Amino acid sequence: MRTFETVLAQIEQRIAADGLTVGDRLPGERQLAEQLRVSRSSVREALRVLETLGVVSSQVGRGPDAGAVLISRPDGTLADLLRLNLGLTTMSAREVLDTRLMIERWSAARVTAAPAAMTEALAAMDVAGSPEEFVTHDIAFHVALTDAAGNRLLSAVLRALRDALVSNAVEAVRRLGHTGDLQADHRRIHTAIEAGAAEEAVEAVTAHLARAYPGLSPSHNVF
Amino acid sequence: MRTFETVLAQIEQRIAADGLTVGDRLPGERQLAEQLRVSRSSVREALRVLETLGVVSSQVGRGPDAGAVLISRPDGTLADLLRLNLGLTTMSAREVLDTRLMIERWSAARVTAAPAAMTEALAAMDVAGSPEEFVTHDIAFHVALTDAAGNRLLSAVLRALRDALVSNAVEAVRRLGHTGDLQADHRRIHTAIEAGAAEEAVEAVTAHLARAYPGLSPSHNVF
DNA sequence: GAACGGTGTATGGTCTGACCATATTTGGTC
DNA sequence: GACCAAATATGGTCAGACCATACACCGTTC
Repeated sequence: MRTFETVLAQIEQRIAADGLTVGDRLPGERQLAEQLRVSRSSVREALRVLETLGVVSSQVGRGPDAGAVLISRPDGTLADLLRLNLGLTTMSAREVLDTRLMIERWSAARVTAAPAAMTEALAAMDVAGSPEEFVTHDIAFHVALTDAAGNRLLSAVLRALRDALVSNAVEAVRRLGHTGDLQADHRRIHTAIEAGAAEEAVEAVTAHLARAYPGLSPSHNVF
Repeated sequence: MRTFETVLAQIEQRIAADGLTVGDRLPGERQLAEQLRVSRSSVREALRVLETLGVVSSQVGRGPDAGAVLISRPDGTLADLLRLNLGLTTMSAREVLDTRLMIERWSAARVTAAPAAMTEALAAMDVAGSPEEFVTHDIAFHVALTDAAGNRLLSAVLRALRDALVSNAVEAVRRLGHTGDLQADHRRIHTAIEAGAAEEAVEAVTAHLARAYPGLSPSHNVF
């Protein structure tokens, strides 16, 4: 784990332990670095992440408002989702699968023409020279499908799950021993969408995810 | 504007200008710093932001996969992405409603006993002395339902939408002029869940959200 | 020629120490 | 008491160094 990630965790814990609320101020960068026994660079990288997550806002100067000010409690916000990009949260395969089924079935039912990114990813998987390369385009394929459905929030959620998608895809390729079945699934999804066959597209997505998450597949109908 | 922010803008422009796609690699930190005439620290802070946004992933080592690898095109500008992550103010009612329907219908279909928090919220709404108080417990009711379904990721998404839920609920109460219809919906949902009537619970949730988001309600079936 | 193994090297990760810009605090002056 | 200037604390930035890692390269061996 990189240093700034441990700093992130410590700051988070500190916020919870000290009961800091919106408007409160974090210790200065130098003080934080000394307390956590890390360099100021690492503290700054952590603060940049927190800033990106909308948790703190940095102010220069000297007054009581200077420093990293808490502008949002780190719990219960989109921060939870974005933190997934950094691998700070562990999600079960069950949770990831259910969420993917929900988002990707919904997307497949609504997208009526395959976006260019999806078609390109399909072709790239055909000529992938390694499992890693295949998986990269695999994820791109699914993200492109979701993006095409036009709900930015759902797209953001799927992107936030990227690490979980990658590790599962790598595991699936290793287990299957080849990528043929997965690619056949992709082609079926692509064809159905191009044909405007919503119901078939949804079924294809469902079958594909069932193959990618064996042992977990349930009926996913919500009436 | 801070240096790392200009670096962000330059990287964003470079991705667009060079037509970089998923899997492509950005120049190394040292090279980037030299090209942009900034320190490596500033480049690193920018990369940390991009990583948090899920745009790049850093890999150590020496191979062609080392360095900052593009894992997602920043569709739209980075500023848009940041805004999306911070405020959700750009989120349309349509996107929020679709996401809520997805999550809450799914939850309603799976929860077979109303959790205490849900029952308490229902009672609290009955005795609420102001629209604000009503809305607070209203949100708690929906969050409790989702929490009971046991998928932390979906719970996080709904919580992330909290601000949007509040503003919509306030608007709904103002428009209706009373809270009776909304509360009747809540009671119907609660009763169905207590009775283990999954199908009825899903239908009740759907009807409730249709009332809360008038003019937007579609059929939401995904086969 | 192919397979193996050690070394070189480029990369991200981290640290140190310094200086700058800014804004408040402090304290002296009128 | 009001005002102004110096001291100071803070974030922002930079330069340079070293480490760990993982591929690239090249010689050795079979």
